[in-house]
Amino acid sequence: MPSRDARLTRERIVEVAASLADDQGLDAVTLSAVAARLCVRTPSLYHHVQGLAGLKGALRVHGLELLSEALRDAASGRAERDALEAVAHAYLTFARKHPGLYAVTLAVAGERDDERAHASADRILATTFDVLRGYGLDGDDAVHAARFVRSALHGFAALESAGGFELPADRAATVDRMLEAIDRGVRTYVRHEAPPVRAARR
Amino acid sequence: MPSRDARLTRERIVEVAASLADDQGLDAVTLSAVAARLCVRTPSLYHHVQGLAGLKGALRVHGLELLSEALRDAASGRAERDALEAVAHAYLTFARKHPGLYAVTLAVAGERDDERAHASADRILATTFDVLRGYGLDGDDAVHAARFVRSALHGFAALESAGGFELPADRAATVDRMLEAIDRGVRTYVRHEAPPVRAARR
DNA sequence: TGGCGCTGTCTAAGGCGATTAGGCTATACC
DNA sequence: GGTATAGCCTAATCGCCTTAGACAGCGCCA
Repeated sequence: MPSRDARLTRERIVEVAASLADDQGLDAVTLSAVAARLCVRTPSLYHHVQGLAGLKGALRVHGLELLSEALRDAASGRAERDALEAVAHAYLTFARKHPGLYAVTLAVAGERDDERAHASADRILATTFDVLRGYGLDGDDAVHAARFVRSALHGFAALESAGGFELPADRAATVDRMLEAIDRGVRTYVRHEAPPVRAARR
Repeated sequence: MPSRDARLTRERIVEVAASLADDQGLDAVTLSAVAARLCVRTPSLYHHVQGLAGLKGALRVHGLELLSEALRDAASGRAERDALEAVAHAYLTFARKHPGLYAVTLAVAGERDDERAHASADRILATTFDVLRGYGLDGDDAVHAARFVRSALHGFAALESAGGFELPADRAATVDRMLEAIDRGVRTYVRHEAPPVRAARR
């Protein structure tokens, strides 16, 4: 839906790029395609965005801001399993509604890491730690637990998005039971003074 | 390391593409680059591979075969937590040693899904189910558990590869404790006749 | 033994996307 | 009213993918 009258803006460019990414995949985000949707010639974008890399970077920032806000909102006012479930559902919902934006969020942070991106990433981490604090976790325990939770959520989102999970089992049930398992798992992280002594295996 | 004398072969092409993917990332896998490494002109590749898409597909098959074999070897002769840990370590080791191959493994399966790819994917699933059977899981319970395990492993591998986990906490410890949590979590999947009755929350 | 065809490489050429250089217009400001 | 500047444009280059078609070496068959 190209609109030709409104002036070209960095915000409009990012917006178009985001919808393109979500509708047709991150690889469909091309300067040509974005320019076409804005009824503009490709080189015109260079006055607002630093090439394709710059656009992807802006997209990453945008995605991280949306995601971090969604997670913070989900966590606010809840605790423990309640908070865990709310955050997890918010996370998965975001990944489903914005597959392109979500994908670009994890793409390698370019050299010149935007500080806004860093701030959002920190906010996501902070929200995670808030939730884990409800479980009585802090310090290294919280870091390990956060990695575990994030791994499970990202893994699920990525596999689902990639078309894994072909077997005819209810995906919502998978999520419910995974959250049950994560909830229990996280509880085992509390006060784990020293890592369990297991002989280095391999 | 270009070698000019040996004849061009589909195998050699895939081999070069694989090392390129692992060394410089999946995006570095370009017909030009592969051809250059083989001291050959780009169009010559078309007699062995169906364009870039075909090469990526072949790469995917290759990766899936390596991964499925590694997992099967790791699982053989072990059971329960022992098997879980061996398979998990094999999975993460593969992802670390072959980041490009691992990444292409999850890329969207092209239209014409190669049956060799399907066979390998089935073998991975079978290995996973073998491990879970040691926990007394089958049917939907096993499917849900398999998705959980795979999500956690893939998520960890992907986040690690993307440069997440910046905090200075030992990653090996993260894996150990995650496996502990997964082990406990998986045990809760046994004989889960009906999903836990939880009011639809959101 | 000599020709024929197949296989596999090459050159030539077209297309698309990114990027840079530089021109042109309209608006805003003096 | 004149000028500077912002912002869009055209023109042109480069790299990569892809297709078409020329050409050479090899084996096979008569």
